[in-house]
Amino acid sequence: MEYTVQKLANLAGVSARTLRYYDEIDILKPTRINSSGYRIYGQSEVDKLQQILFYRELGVSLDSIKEIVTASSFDGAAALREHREKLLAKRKQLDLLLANVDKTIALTEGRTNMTDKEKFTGFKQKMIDDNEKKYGEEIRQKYSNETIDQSNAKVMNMTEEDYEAVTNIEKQVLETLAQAFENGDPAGELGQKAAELHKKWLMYYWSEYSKEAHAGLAQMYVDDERFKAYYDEKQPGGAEFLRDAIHIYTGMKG
Amino acid sequence: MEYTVQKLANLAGVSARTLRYYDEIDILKPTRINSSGYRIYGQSEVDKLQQILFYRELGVSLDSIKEIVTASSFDGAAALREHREKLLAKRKQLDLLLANVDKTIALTEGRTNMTDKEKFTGFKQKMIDDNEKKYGEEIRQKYSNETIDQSNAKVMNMTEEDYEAVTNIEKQVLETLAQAFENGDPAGELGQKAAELHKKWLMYYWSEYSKEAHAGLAQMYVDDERFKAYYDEKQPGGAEFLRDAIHIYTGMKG
DNA sequence: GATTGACTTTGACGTTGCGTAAAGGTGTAT
DNA sequence: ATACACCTTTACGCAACGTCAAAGTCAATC
Repeated sequence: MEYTVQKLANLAGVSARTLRYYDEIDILKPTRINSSGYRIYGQSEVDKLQQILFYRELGVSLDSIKEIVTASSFDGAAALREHREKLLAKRKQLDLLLANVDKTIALTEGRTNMTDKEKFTGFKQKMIDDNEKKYGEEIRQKYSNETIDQSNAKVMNMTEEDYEAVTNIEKQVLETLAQAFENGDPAGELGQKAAELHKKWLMYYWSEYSKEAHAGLAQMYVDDERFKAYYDEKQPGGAEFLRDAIHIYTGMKG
Repeated sequence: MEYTVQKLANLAGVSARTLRYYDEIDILKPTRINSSGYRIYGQSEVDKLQQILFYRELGVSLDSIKEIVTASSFDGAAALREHREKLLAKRKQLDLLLANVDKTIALTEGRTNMTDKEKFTGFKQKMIDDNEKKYGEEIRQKYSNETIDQSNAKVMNMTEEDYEAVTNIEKQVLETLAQAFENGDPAGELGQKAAELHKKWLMYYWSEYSKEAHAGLAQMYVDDERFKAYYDEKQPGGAEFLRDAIHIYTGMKG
Protein backbone atom coordinates (compact mmCIF):
# COMPACT_ATOMS: atom_id res chain seq x y z
CA MET A 1 0.00 0.00 0.00
CA GLU A 2 1.28 3.45 -0.94
CA TYR A 3 0.27 6.72 0.56
CA THR A 4 0.49 10.41 -0.32
CA VAL A 5 1.07 12.86 2.52
CA GLN A 6 -2.54 13.47 3.34
CA LYS A 7 -3.44 9.79 3.22
CA LEU A 8 -0.68 8.88 5.61
CA ALA A 9 -1.49 11.90 7.74
CA ASN A 10 -5.11 10.80 8.10
CA LEU A 11 -4.07 7.27 8.86
CA ALA A 12 -1.71 8.36 11.59
CA GLY A 13 -3.76 11.24 12.91
CA VAL A 14 -1.20 13.94 12.26
CA SER A 15 -1.16 16.87 9.84
CA ALA A 16 0.40 16.80 6.38
CA ARG A 17 2.57 19.68 7.53
CA THR A 18 3.97 17.46 10.24
CA LEU A 19 5.01 14.83 7.69
CA ARG A 20 6.67 17.47 5.50
CA TYR A 21 8.45 18.74 8.56
CA TYR A 22 9.63 15.25 9.45
CA ASP A 23 10.92 14.97 5.90
CA GLU A 24 12.66 18.31 6.25
CA ILE A 25 14.46 17.40 9.46
CA ASP A 26 15.40 13.97 8.08
CA ILE A 27 13.40 12.06 10.57
CA LEU A 28 11.05 10.37 8.10
CA LYS A 29 11.70 10.51 4.35
CA PRO A 30 9.23 9.19 1.74
CA THR A 31 10.15 6.01 -0.18
CA ARG A 32 10.23 7.95 -3.40
CA ILE A 33 9.09 11.12 -5.14
CA ASN A 34 6.81 10.55 -8.11
CA SER A 35 7.03 12.31 -11.47
CA SER A 36 4.91 15.20 -10.20
CA GLY A 37 7.08 15.75 -7.16
CA TYR A 38 4.58 14.13 -4.78
CA ARG A 39 5.87 12.38 -1.68
CA ILE A 40 5.03 8.66 -1.76
CA TYR A 41 5.26 6.62 1.46
CA GLY A 42 5.38 2.85 1.72
CA GLN A 43 4.75 0.30 4.46
CA SER A 44 8.10 0.65 6.16
CA GLU A 45 7.52 4.39 6.48
CA VAL A 46 4.18 3.70 8.12
CA ASP A 47 5.91 1.48 10.65
CA LYS A 48 8.59 4.03 11.30
CA LEU A 49 6.03 6.78 11.72
CA GLN A 50 4.23 4.66 14.28
CA GLN A 51 7.44 4.37 16.21
CA ILE A 52 8.11 8.07 15.98
CA LEU A 53 4.64 9.00 17.14
CA PHE A 54 4.85 6.55 19.96
CA TYR A 55 7.97 8.16 21.35
CA ARG A 56 6.49 11.57 20.70
CA GLU A 57 3.53 10.63 22.86
CA LEU A 58 5.98 9.89 25.60
CA GLY A 59 7.16 13.47 25.36
CA VAL A 60 10.56 12.66 23.87
CA SER A 61 12.00 15.46 21.74
CA LEU A 62 12.24 14.94 18.00
CA ASP A 63 15.98 15.27 18.26
CA SER A 64 16.14 12.32 20.62
CA ILE A 65 13.60 10.40 18.58
CA LYS A 66 15.84 10.85 15.59
CA GLU A 67 18.66 9.15 17.42
CA ILE A 68 16.40 6.37 18.58
CA VAL A 69 14.85 5.55 15.23
CA THR A 70 17.85 6.14 12.96
CA ALA A 71 20.55 4.41 14.98
CA SER A 72 19.16 0.93 15.45
CA SER A 73 22.02 0.19 17.78
CA PHE A 74 20.97 3.05 20.03
CA ASP A 75 19.97 1.98 23.49
CA GLY A 76 16.33 2.94 23.49
CA ALA A 77 15.77 1.68 27.01
CA ALA A 78 18.55 3.86 28.38
CA ALA A 79 17.15 6.86 26.55
CA LEU A 80 13.77 6.16 28.05
CA ARG A 81 15.18 5.80 31.52
CA GLU A 82 16.82 9.16 31.16
CA HIS A 83 13.61 10.61 29.85
CA ARG A 84 11.82 9.11 32.82
CA GLU A 85 14.06 11.01 35.17
CA LYS A 86 13.20 14.22 33.40
CA LEU A 87 9.52 13.49 33.71
CA LEU A 88 9.90 12.80 37.40
CA ALA A 89 11.73 16.08 37.93
CA LYS A 90 9.05 17.85 35.97
CA ARG A 91 6.33 16.39 38.11
CA LYS A 92 8.16 17.35 41.27
CA GLN A 93 8.42 20.89 39.96
CA LEU A 94 4.72 20.81 39.16
CA ASP A 95 3.89 19.71 42.68
CA LEU A 96 5.90 22.61 44.03
CA LEU A 97 4.10 25.03 41.76
CA LEU A 98 0.78 23.61 42.79
CA ALA A 99 1.54 23.97 46.47
CA ASN A 100 2.61 27.52 45.81
CA VAL A 101 -0.46 28.38 43.80
CA ASP A 102 -2.72 26.87 46.43
CA LYS A 103 -1.08 28.92 49.09
CA THR A 104 -1.27 32.09 47.05
CA ILE A 105 -4.94 31.52 46.39
CA ALA A 106 -5.51 31.07 50.10
CA LEU A 107 -3.57 34.22 50.83
CA THR A 108 -5.25 36.44 48.28
CA GLU A 109 -8.75 35.20 48.89
CA GLY A 110 -10.68 37.88 50.71
CA ARG A 111 -8.11 40.54 49.92
CA THR A 112 -8.04 42.03 46.47
CA ASN A 113 -4.48 43.25 46.46
CA MET A 114 -1.34 41.84 47.94
CA THR A 115 0.41 43.46 50.83
CA ASP A 116 4.11 44.24 50.82
CA LYS A 117 4.64 41.35 53.14
CA GLU A 118 3.19 38.98 50.60
CA LYS A 119 5.22 40.47 47.82
CA PHE A 120 8.27 39.81 49.88
CA THR A 121 7.14 36.27 50.47
CA GLY A 122 6.95 35.67 46.76
CA PHE A 123 10.34 37.15 46.33
CA LYS A 124 11.82 34.92 48.98
CA GLN A 125 10.25 31.91 47.35
CA LYS A 126 11.67 33.01 44.06
CA MET A 127 15.10 33.39 45.56
CA ILE A 128 14.95 29.89 46.93
CA ASP A 129 13.78 28.49 43.63
CA ASP A 130 16.39 30.41 41.69
CA ASN A 131 19.02 29.35 44.10
CA GLU A 132 17.93 25.78 43.74
CA LYS A 133 18.16 26.05 39.98
CA LYS A 134 21.49 27.81 39.80
CA TYR A 135 23.32 26.25 42.67
CA GLY A 136 21.15 23.24 43.39
CA GLU A 137 23.83 20.72 42.63
CA GLU A 138 26.63 22.48 44.43
CA ILE A 139 24.59 23.17 47.49
CA ARG A 140 23.11 19.72 47.57
CA GLN A 141 26.62 18.40 47.53
CA LYS A 142 27.74 20.56 50.42
CA TYR A 143 24.64 20.02 52.49
CA SER A 144 22.44 16.97 52.40
CA ASN A 145 19.32 16.78 50.28
CA GLU A 146 17.26 16.53 53.41
CA THR A 147 18.59 19.83 54.69
CA ILE A 148 17.54 21.62 51.53
CA ASP A 149 14.16 19.97 51.26
CA GLN A 150 13.43 20.63 54.90
CA SER A 151 14.36 24.25 54.42
CA ASN A 152 12.04 24.62 51.48
CA ALA A 153 9.29 22.81 53.31
CA LYS A 154 9.72 25.07 56.29
CA VAL A 155 9.34 28.13 54.11
CA MET A 156 6.21 26.67 52.60
CA ASN A 157 4.66 26.10 55.98
CA MET A 158 5.34 29.50 57.46
CA THR A 159 2.41 31.33 58.94
CA GLU A 160 1.73 34.98 58.35
CA GLU A 161 3.15 35.88 61.73
CA ASP A 162 6.29 33.96 60.86
CA TYR A 163 6.62 36.01 57.73
CA GLU A 164 6.24 39.20 59.69
CA ALA A 165 8.81 38.08 62.19
CA VAL A 166 11.31 36.92 59.62
CA THR A 167 10.91 40.13 57.64
CA ASN A 168 11.52 42.10 60.79
CA ILE A 169 14.59 40.14 61.76
CA GLU A 170 16.01 40.43 58.29
CA LYS A 171 15.66 44.19 58.56
CA GLN A 172 17.41 44.11 61.93
CA VAL A 173 20.25 42.06 60.45
CA LEU A 174 20.79 44.60 57.72
CA GLU A 175 20.59 47.56 60.12
CA THR A 176 22.94 46.02 62.63
CA LEU A 177 25.29 45.03 59.84
CA ALA A 178 25.30 48.61 58.57
CA GLN A 179 26.13 49.95 62.03
CA ALA A 180 28.79 47.34 62.60
CA PHE A 181 30.32 48.12 59.25
CA GLU A 182 30.79 51.76 60.23
CA ASN A 183 32.37 50.57 63.42
CA GLY A 184 34.66 48.48 61.23
CA ASP A 185 35.22 45.48 63.45
CA PRO A 186 33.54 42.13 62.71
CA ALA A 187 34.61 40.89 66.12
CA GLY A 188 33.11 43.88 67.91
CA GLU A 189 29.85 43.95 69.81
CA LEU A 190 27.77 45.09 66.86
CA GLY A 191 29.37 42.64 64.47
CA GLN A 192 28.64 39.74 66.80
CA LYS A 193 25.12 41.01 67.33
CA ALA A 194 24.64 40.95 63.56
CA ALA A 195 25.91 37.37 63.42
CA GLU A 196 23.56 36.38 66.22
CA LEU A 197 20.60 38.02 64.53
CA HIS A 198 21.56 36.23 61.38
CA LYS A 199 21.44 32.94 63.18
CA LYS A 200 18.02 33.81 64.55
CA TRP A 201 16.89 34.66 61.04
CA LEU A 202 18.35 31.44 59.71
CA MET A 203 16.44 29.33 62.16
CA TYR A 204 13.23 30.28 60.39
CA TYR A 205 14.57 28.32 57.44
CA TRP A 206 16.62 25.54 58.92
CA SER A 207 15.29 22.85 61.16
CA GLU A 208 18.55 22.31 62.97
CA TYR A 209 21.56 24.48 63.59
CA SER A 210 25.25 23.70 63.29
CA LYS A 211 28.15 26.10 63.49
CA GLU A 212 29.77 24.45 60.50
CA ALA A 213 26.74 24.94 58.30
CA HIS A 214 26.31 28.52 59.45
CA ALA A 215 29.94 29.31 58.67
CA GLY A 216 29.64 27.57 55.33
CA LEU A 217 26.59 29.59 54.41
CA ALA A 218 28.41 32.77 55.36
CA GLN A 219 31.21 31.86 52.97
CA MET A 220 28.63 31.24 50.29
CA TYR A 221 27.35 34.76 50.78
CA VAL A 222 30.69 35.88 49.41
CA ASP A 223 31.16 33.22 46.74
CA ASP A 224 27.66 33.38 45.36
CA GLU A 225 27.08 36.49 43.29
CA ARG A 226 23.40 36.63 44.01
CA PHE A 227 23.77 36.65 47.77
CA LYS A 228 26.78 38.88 47.56
CA ALA A 229 24.78 41.44 45.59
CA TYR A 230 22.09 41.35 48.24
CA TYR A 231 24.40 42.04 51.18
CA ASP A 232 26.63 44.39 49.25
CA GLU A 233 23.77 46.55 48.11
CA LYS A 234 24.05 49.15 50.88
CA GLN A 235 27.77 48.80 51.50
CA PRO A 236 30.18 47.18 49.12
CA GLY A 237 32.03 44.67 51.23
CA GLY A 238 28.97 43.96 53.36
CA ALA A 239 28.96 40.29 52.41
CA GLU A 240 32.60 39.84 53.39
CA PHE A 241 32.06 41.70 56.61
CA LEU A 242 29.11 39.52 57.53
CA ARG A 243 31.07 36.40 56.67
CA ASP A 244 33.93 37.47 58.93
CA ALA A 245 31.55 38.27 61.74
CA ILE A 246 29.82 34.90 61.45
CA HIS A 247 33.12 33.04 61.24
CA ILE A 248 34.20 34.70 64.47
CA TYR A 249 30.77 34.06 66.01
CA THR A 250 30.88 30.38 65.16
CA GLY A 251 34.56 30.04 65.77
CA MET A 252 34.91 28.49 62.35
CA LYS A 253 36.78 29.30 59.22
CA GLY A 254 34.13 27.89 56.82
CA MET B 1 17.43 53.92 44.83
CA GLU B 2 17.85 53.85 41.07
CA TYR B 3 19.04 50.98 38.96
CA THR B 4 20.36 50.41 35.47
CA VAL B 5 19.33 47.21 33.70
CA GLN B 6 22.18 45.08 34.93
CA LYS B 7 21.85 46.30 38.49
CA LEU B 8 18.20 45.48 38.60
CA ALA B 9 18.82 42.23 36.79
CA ASN B 10 21.36 41.15 39.39
CA LEU B 11 19.08 42.18 42.20
CA ALA B 12 16.19 40.19 40.83
CA GLY B 13 18.19 37.28 39.48
CA VAL B 14 17.12 37.65 35.87
CA SER B 15 19.07 38.64 32.76
CA ALA B 16 19.32 42.15 31.37
CA ARG B 17 17.85 40.80 28.16
CA THR B 18 14.77 39.76 30.08
CA LEU B 19 14.27 43.29 31.37
CA ARG B 20 14.67 44.74 27.88
CA TYR B 21 12.17 42.20 26.66
CA TYR B 22 9.71 43.14 29.39
CA ASP B 23 10.16 46.75 28.32
CA GLU B 24 9.55 45.77 24.72
CA ILE B 25 6.31 43.94 25.43
CA ASP B 26 5.10 46.73 27.73
CA ILE B 27 5.08 44.64 30.83
CA LEU B 28 7.68 46.64 32.77
CA LYS B 29 8.86 50.02 31.54
CA PRO B 30 11.71 51.96 33.18
CA THR B 31 10.86 55.14 35.13
CA ARG B 32 12.84 57.20 32.70
CA ILE B 33 15.53 57.15 30.05
CA ASN B 34 18.62 59.18 30.90
CA SER B 35 20.49 61.47 28.53
CA SER B 36 22.58 58.58 27.20
CA GLY B 37 19.54 56.46 26.44
CA TYR B 38 20.05 54.18 29.45
CA ARG B 39 17.03 52.62 31.11
CA ILE B 40 16.65 53.81 34.69
CA TYR B 41 14.40 51.89 37.07
CA GLY B 42 13.02 53.13 40.38
CA GLN B 43 11.55 51.55 43.49
CA SER B 44 8.07 51.03 42.09
CA GLU B 45 9.55 49.14 39.16
CA VAL B 46 11.41 46.90 41.58
CA ASP B 47 8.15 46.13 43.32
CA LYS B 48 6.38 45.48 40.08
CA LEU B 49 9.16 43.21 38.89
CA GLN B 50 8.85 41.20 42.06
CA GLN B 51 5.19 40.71 41.37
CA ILE B 52 5.87 39.73 37.79
CA LEU B 53 8.53 37.22 38.75
CA PHE B 54 6.33 35.77 41.41
CA TYR B 55 3.58 34.99 38.96
CA ARG B 56 6.15 33.80 36.47
CA GLU B 57 7.42 31.32 39.04
CA LEU B 58 3.90 30.02 39.23
CA GLY B 59 4.09 29.27 35.53
CA VAL B 60 1.63 31.99 34.47
CA SER B 61 2.20 33.26 30.93
CA LEU B 62 3.54 36.78 30.46
CA ASP B 63 0.36 37.66 28.63
CA SER B 64 -1.70 36.75 31.66
CA ILE B 65 0.76 38.41 33.99
CA LYS B 66 0.36 41.56 31.97
CA GLU B 67 -3.35 41.52 32.65
CA ILE B 68 -2.80 40.81 36.31
CA VAL B 69 -0.25 43.54 36.96
CA THR B 70 -1.66 46.25 34.71
CA ALA B 71 -5.37 45.92 35.51
CA SER B 72 -5.50 46.21 39.28
CA SER B 73 -9.19 45.34 39.13
CA PHE B 74 -8.37 42.02 37.52
CA ASP B 75 -9.46 39.03 39.54
CA GLY B 76 -6.09 37.51 40.30
CA ALA B 77 -7.53 34.77 42.47
CA ALA B 78 -9.80 33.56 39.68
CA ALA B 79 -6.90 33.58 37.26
CA LEU B 80 -4.88 31.53 39.69
CA ARG B 81 -7.69 29.05 40.20
CA GLU B 82 -7.89 28.58 36.47
CA HIS B 83 -4.15 28.22 36.30
CA ARG B 84 -4.34 25.65 39.05
CA GLU B 85 -6.68 23.53 36.97
CA LYS B 86 -4.20 23.63 34.12
CA LEU B 87 -1.43 22.52 36.41
CA LEU B 88 -3.52 19.64 37.68
CA ALA B 89 -4.31 18.53 34.14
CA LYS B 90 -0.64 18.77 33.29
CA ARG B 91 0.32 16.61 36.21
CA LYS B 92 -2.29 14.03 35.29
CA GLN B 93 -0.89 13.94 31.78
CA LEU B 94 2.60 13.55 33.23
CA ASP B 95 1.49 10.62 35.35
CA LEU B 96 0.08 8.93 32.28
CA LEU B 97 3.30 9.49 30.40
CA LEU B 98 5.29 8.12 33.28
CA ALA B 99 3.18 4.99 33.47
CA ASN B 100 3.59 4.55 29.76
CA VAL B 101 7.33 5.07 29.84
CA ASP B 102 7.69 2.64 32.70
CA LYS B 103 5.76 0.04 30.81
CA THR B 104 7.76 0.58 27.67
CA ILE B 105 10.99 0.25 29.57
CA ALA B 106 9.75 -2.99 31.04
CA LEU B 107 8.72 -4.23 27.62
CA THR B 108 11.91 -3.35 25.84
CA GLU B 109 14.23 -4.50 28.54
CA GLY B 110 15.84 -7.73 27.47
CA ARG B 111 14.81 -7.26 23.88
CA THR B 112 16.71 -4.81 21.76
CA ASN B 113 14.03 -4.14 19.18
CA MET B 114 10.28 -3.98 19.46
CA THR B 115 8.12 -6.60 17.91
CA ASP B 116 5.30 -5.78 15.57
CA LYS B 117 2.87 -6.55 18.30
CA GLU B 118 4.42 -3.93 20.51
CA LYS B 119 4.49 -1.39 17.76
CA PHE B 120 0.82 -1.98 17.33
CA THR B 121 0.30 -1.57 21.02
CA GLY B 122 1.96 1.80 20.94
CA PHE B 123 -0.15 2.80 18.03
CA LYS B 124 -3.35 1.84 19.79
CA GLN B 125 -2.25 3.76 22.82
CA LYS B 126 -1.54 6.73 20.62
CA MET B 127 -4.97 6.48 19.05
CA ILE B 128 -6.59 6.46 22.43
CA ASP B 129 -4.53 9.43 23.55
CA ASP B 130 -5.22 11.34 20.38
CA ASN B 131 -8.85 10.56 20.61
CA GLU B 132 -8.90 11.72 24.18
CA LYS B 133 -7.27 15.00 23.20
CA LYS B 134 -9.42 15.72 20.18
CA TYR B 135 -12.75 14.42 21.29
CA GLY B 136 -12.20 14.07 25.00
CA GLU B 137 -14.85 16.57 25.97
CA GLU B 138 -17.48 15.36 23.54
CA ILE B 139 -16.96 11.75 24.38
CA ARG B 140 -16.81 12.39 28.07
CA GLN B 141 -20.14 14.13 27.77
CA LYS B 142 -21.74 11.26 25.89
CA TYR B 143 -20.28 8.56 28.07
CA SER B 144 -19.35 8.91 31.69
CA ASN B 145 -15.83 9.72 32.78
CA GLU B 146 -15.62 6.37 34.46
CA THR B 147 -16.35 4.56 31.21
CA ILE B 148 -13.46 6.31 29.50
CA ASP B 149 -11.03 5.92 32.35
CA GLN B 150 -11.90 2.27 32.76
CA SER B 151 -11.38 1.72 29.07
CA ASN B 152 -7.97 3.32 29.17
CA ALA B 153 -7.07 1.42 32.30
CA LYS B 154 -8.12 -1.81 30.69
CA VAL B 155 -5.89 -1.14 27.72
CA MET B 156 -3.03 -0.40 30.04
CA ASN B 157 -3.42 -3.69 31.84
CA MET B 158 -3.67 -5.91 28.82
CA THR B 159 -1.32 -8.85 28.70
CA GLU B 160 0.61 -9.83 25.65
CA GLU B 161 -1.85 -12.61 24.89
CA ASP B 162 -4.66 -10.09 25.09
CA TYR B 163 -2.88 -7.99 22.55
CA GLU B 164 -2.51 -10.92 20.25
CA ALA B 165 -6.18 -11.79 20.63
CA VAL B 166 -7.41 -8.26 20.13
CA THR B 167 -5.21 -7.83 17.08
CA ASN B 168 -6.58 -11.02 15.68
CA ILE B 169 -10.20 -10.09 16.27
CA GLU B 170 -9.65 -6.67 14.79
CA LYS B 171 -8.35 -8.33 11.67
CA GLN B 172 -11.41 -10.59 11.61
CA VAL B 173 -13.71 -7.59 11.94
CA LEU B 174 -12.10 -5.92 8.96
CA GLU B 175 -12.17 -9.08 6.85
CA THR B 176 -15.76 -9.89 7.66
CA LEU B 177 -16.70 -6.28 7.06
CA ALA B 178 -15.03 -6.41 3.64
CA GLN B 179 -16.93 -9.59 2.71
CA ALA B 180 -20.21 -8.22 4.00
CA PHE B 181 -19.66 -5.03 2.06
CA GLU B 182 -19.40 -6.97 -1.19
CA ASN B 183 -22.58 -8.75 -0.24
CA GLY B 184 -24.11 -5.30 0.19
CA ASP B 185 -26.53 -6.00 3.06
CA PRO B 186 -25.76 -4.81 6.62
CA ALA B 187 -28.66 -6.93 7.88
CA GLY B 188 -27.33 -10.06 6.17
CA GLU B 189 -25.51 -12.91 7.84
CA LEU B 190 -22.04 -11.49 7.21
CA GLY B 191 -23.00 -7.98 8.26
CA GLN B 192 -24.35 -9.27 11.56
CA LYS B 193 -21.28 -11.41 12.04
CA ALA B 194 -19.14 -8.29 11.60
CA ALA B 195 -21.22 -6.49 14.23
CA GLU B 196 -20.87 -9.41 16.62
CA LEU B 197 -17.12 -9.57 16.11
CA HIS B 198 -16.99 -5.86 16.71
CA LYS B 199 -18.74 -6.33 20.02
CA LYS B 200 -16.27 -9.04 20.94
CA TRP B 201 -13.41 -6.71 20.05
CA LEU B 202 -15.00 -3.92 22.02
CA MET B 203 -15.16 -5.99 25.15
CA TYR B 204 -11.41 -5.91 25.34
CA TYR B 205 -11.73 -2.21 25.99
CA TRP B 206 -14.99 -1.78 27.85
CA SER B 207 -15.71 -3.27 31.21
CA GLU B 208 -19.43 -3.51 30.63
CA TYR B 209 -21.58 -3.70 27.53
CA SER B 210 -24.75 -1.86 26.61
CA LYS B 211 -26.51 -1.84 23.28
CA GLU B 212 -26.99 1.90 23.51
CA ALA B 213 -23.29 2.58 23.96
CA HIS B 214 -22.36 0.17 21.19
CA ALA B 215 -24.79 1.86 18.79
CA GLY B 216 -23.51 5.28 19.85
CA LEU B 217 -19.94 4.28 19.20
CA ALA B 218 -20.92 2.99 15.77
CA GLN B 219 -22.42 6.35 14.95
CA MET B 220 -19.23 8.01 16.14
CA TYR B 221 -17.30 5.91 13.65
CA VAL B 222 -19.11 7.87 10.97
CA ASP B 223 -19.06 11.28 12.63
CA ASP B 224 -15.46 11.16 13.74
CA GLU B 225 -13.10 11.63 10.82
CA ARG B 226 -10.32 9.67 12.41
CA PHE B 227 -12.35 6.53 12.93
CA LYS B 228 -14.10 7.01 9.63
CA ALA B 229 -10.76 7.11 7.85
CA TYR B 230 -9.78 3.88 9.56
CA TYR B 231 -12.85 1.93 8.51
CA ASP B 232 -13.11 3.58 5.13
CA GLU B 233 -9.55 2.79 4.21
CA LYS B 234 -10.26 -0.41 2.28
CA GLN B 235 -13.74 0.49 1.13
CA PRO B 236 -15.12 3.99 1.16
CA GLY B 237 -18.42 3.69 2.93
CA GLY B 238 -17.08 1.02 5.27
CA ALA B 239 -17.74 3.12 8.35
CA GLU B 240 -21.36 3.74 7.38
CA PHE B 241 -21.84 0.10 6.55
CA LEU B 242 -20.48 -1.01 9.90
CA ARG B 243 -22.66 1.53 11.68
CA ASP B 244 -25.77 0.25 9.92
CA ALA B 245 -24.86 -3.33 10.72
CA ILE B 246 -24.31 -2.52 14.39
CA HIS B 247 -27.51 -0.51 14.61
CA ILE B 248 -29.42 -3.49 13.27
CA TYR B 249 -27.48 -5.83 15.55
CA THR B 250 -28.29 -3.79 18.62
CA GLY B 251 -31.79 -2.88 17.47
CA MET B 252 -30.89 0.76 18.08
CA LYS B 253 -30.71 3.84 15.95
CA GLY B 254 -27.90 5.45 17.89
C1' DG C 1 44.43 62.47 26.89
C1' DA C 2 44.40 57.99 25.37
C1' DT C 3 43.39 53.46 26.37
C1' DT C 4 41.12 49.77 28.76
C1' DG C 5 37.25 47.34 30.51
C1' DA C 6 32.74 47.17 31.93
C1' DC C 7 28.79 48.91 31.02
C1' DT C 8 24.81 50.55 27.78
C1' DT C 9 21.93 50.83 23.36
C1' DT C 10 19.23 48.72 19.14
C1' DG C 11 18.87 45.11 15.76
C1' DA C 12 18.37 40.71 14.37
C1' DC C 13 18.75 35.77 14.11
C1' DG C 14 18.14 31.09 16.70
C1' DT C 15 15.46 28.03 19.54
C1' DT C 16 10.83 23.88 19.16
C1' DG C 17 7.28 21.82 16.48
C1' DC C 18 4.71 22.70 13.82
C1' DG C 19 0.06 26.18 12.04
C1' DT C 20 -1.20 28.91 8.51
C1' DA C 21 -1.40 31.40 4.41
C1' DA C 22 0.37 32.33 -0.37
C1' DA C 23 1.31 31.21 -5.06
C1' DG C 24 1.41 27.84 -8.12
C1' DG C 25 1.17 22.92 -10.34
C1' DT C 26 -1.56 18.15 -10.71
C1' DG C 27 -5.44 14.80 -11.00
C1' DT C 28 -9.96 13.67 -11.86
C1' DA C 29 -14.89 14.13 -12.12
C1' DT C 30 -18.43 16.57 -14.23
C1' DA D 1 -13.75 23.52 -19.79
C1' DT D 2 -14.13 24.12 -15.37
C1' DA D 3 -14.41 23.15 -10.74
C1' DC D 4 -12.43 21.07 -6.82
C1' DA D 5 -9.39 18.61 -4.10
C1' DC D 6 -5.11 17.44 -3.88
C1' DC D 7 0.05 18.38 -4.19
C1' DT D 8 4.48 21.42 -4.10
C1' DT D 9 7.87 25.10 -1.96
C1' DT D 10 8.54 29.39 0.55
C1' DA D 11 8.12 31.83 4.45
C1' DC D 12 6.21 34.21 8.45
C1' DG D 13 4.28 33.44 13.26
C1' DC D 14 4.05 31.49 18.21
C1' DA D 15 6.86 32.13 23.63
C1' DA D 16 10.29 33.85 26.09
C1' DC D 17 14.04 34.95 25.86
C1' DG D 18 19.75 33.58 24.57
C1' DT D 19 23.24 35.09 21.94
C1' DC D 20 26.12 37.60 18.96
C1' DA D 21 27.12 42.11 16.56
C1' DA D 22 28.06 46.95 16.00
C1' DA D 23 28.29 51.08 18.21
C1' DG D 24 27.97 54.46 22.00
C1' DT D 25 29.01 55.70 27.37
C1' DC D 26 31.31 55.78 31.78
C1' DA D 27 34.94 55.50 35.21
C1' DA D 28 39.44 54.32 36.15
C1' DT D 29 44.13 53.81 34.96
C1' DC D 30 48.57 54.63 32.33
